[in-house]
Order: sequence, then C-alpha cells, then structure tokens
Amino acid sequence: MPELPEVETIRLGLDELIVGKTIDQVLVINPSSFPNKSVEVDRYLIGASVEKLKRRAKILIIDLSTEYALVIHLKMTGQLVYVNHQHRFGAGHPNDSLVGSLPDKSTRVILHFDDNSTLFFNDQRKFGWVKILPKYLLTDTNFFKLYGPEPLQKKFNLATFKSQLLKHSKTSIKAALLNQSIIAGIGNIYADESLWLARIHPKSLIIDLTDDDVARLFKSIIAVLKLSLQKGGSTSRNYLDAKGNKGNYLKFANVYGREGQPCLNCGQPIIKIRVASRGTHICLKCQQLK
DNA sequence: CACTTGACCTGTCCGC
DNA sequence: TGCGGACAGGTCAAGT
Repeated sequence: MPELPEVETIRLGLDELIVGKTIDQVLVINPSSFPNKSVEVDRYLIGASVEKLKRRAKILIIDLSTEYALVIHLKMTGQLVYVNHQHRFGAGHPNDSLVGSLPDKSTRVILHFDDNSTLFFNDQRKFGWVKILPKYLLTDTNFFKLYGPEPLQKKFNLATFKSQLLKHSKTSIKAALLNQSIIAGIGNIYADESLWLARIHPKSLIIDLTDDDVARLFKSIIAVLKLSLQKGGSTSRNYLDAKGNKGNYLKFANVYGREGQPCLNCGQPIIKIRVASRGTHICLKCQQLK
C-alpha cells in the first residue's frame, strides 16, 4: 500500500496526535508483525514516551525518549490508526466509528498510551512489520544504506536523478522507479502517474531515454508526489491515515485505476499491461515506446 | 554481474 | 451460490 505520500501523511497525523505520550502497554497479536519483540524489549518500550516522528523512503520511524525507536514498514496493507477513547472528532469524522470497531481481525500490534489512547497497527496481508532498533543505527550509512535519495528533499536535483538512473541503464524505467536504491518512496501508483505525465513508456530502457525525457520525468515525479501529499495520499483499497481518513489523490489520477477510460490528454482509452511484473497503466498514444 | 521472477499472506472480484 | 484463478499499494531471496 503506502508509498511516500501515504507514509508522510501518516507521519504528519501522528506528529499531531502522539508526540509526548507515554507507552504503558504493547500487545503483539501476530508475532511475525513484530519480529524482534521479546519480554526483554518491553523494558525499552514501557514508560518510554514519543519524541519525534520521522520518515525515510516508505518507512516510518517513531523516535522514543530512550535510545530506541520503533521502525515500521506498512508494505501493501498496513495501517497505523490512532484512537483516543476520551476524544471524539465529531461531525461524522471517520475516526469516531473506529472507536468501537478497533481492534479488528487484521489488528497485529497495539500500542497503548497512559492517557488511555491507542495506536493500532493493522495489516490484512501480514507483510508489514514493526521493529524496535537503537536510534544510532537508523542512518543512511547503516540501516538505510540501500536507499536512494528522497525525491522531495531540496538537495535532490536533476543531476542526482540522472546519475542514479545511469547506474542501471539496461533496465526499464518503471523497474528503476520502483527500485528504492535508485530513488526512495515511489511505488506502483506514482510510477505510473509520473511516467504518464512525462509521456514516457514504462518499458523504455534507461539507456534509450533522452536528457529531455529524464528532465520531464524528474519534474513529473516531484509534481505527482506533491499533489498526492496535498490530497492526503491514495486510497485504492485499505489505506487510512492516522485519524482514519482515506486519501483523495485517486480522484486526480490520470492513469492509475483508469483502464478503459479516456486519456485525459488525448482521449484514447487507457490500457493496462504488465511491466516489471506489476500492473501498469498507460496511454499508448501519449507514451510511445522508443 | 545485472536483471527478473516467485514467494510471502489475506481478501476480493470475475468468469464459468 | 460455489469454485478456481488472477490480482492487489512492497520487498526479498532465488532464479536466469
């Protein structure tokens, strides 16, 4: 599920909701969802408070007041939803209905705070995970050493993007965008959206792209990610933010989920093909293979 | 070596 | 209505 805009939306929500709160209970309902949890690590968690929320690529980091952090990957269907039993958002806010419905059968880990509020880690497909790790390991030279640049950071520029792509010149551009070591945070939805906006066929080999193609793609990636972040991410099936809201980006999507519908640039029907063994949405007229 | 494919899981949808 | 198969936002290990 969550790609960069979704994880960032969750991070912003949790930043409002849980900073300063103290953990008083951790329940692991599905042990493989928290692979390094043990009785001993309870003492690093219980009594610790939440210091800061961070994100690197699609990974969320909850820095605690101790030497440790909770590191979370939501993979395809993970959710982190906060519920405060003393607080209602009101006016039909989706969070209010979660008060009674969580935990549910996809709840894998529960973090409980001493103000009686709760953070639920739900994950239908069980691919996601929570780990506790010492903060000092969570750097780009250690835990994140296989991750490429963050596309929304100021220091990410066209020259960096181009040199990252050229490390893998014989692969398709779509596979490259999905490769977290080339550029961090892009997944299937935003790969398709960025390639459509840049008018590039996803099967194009990197070596065949012109400088102009790469420049358009660079701009398109940033535009697409920023728009999605502004819309609170994409909800295709499962995604919810920390308050239980769905994302609104897919209403603005140009190709993802629009197979059979007219291309918003030329009117030809969008088709769905397979590239890098992922479902891939394109307009054949606007995105011609080189 | 660089690159691609299956496997991990659960649930849903579509065609017969 | 039931059943099998394909597919779903991600990432690895294992294959070519």
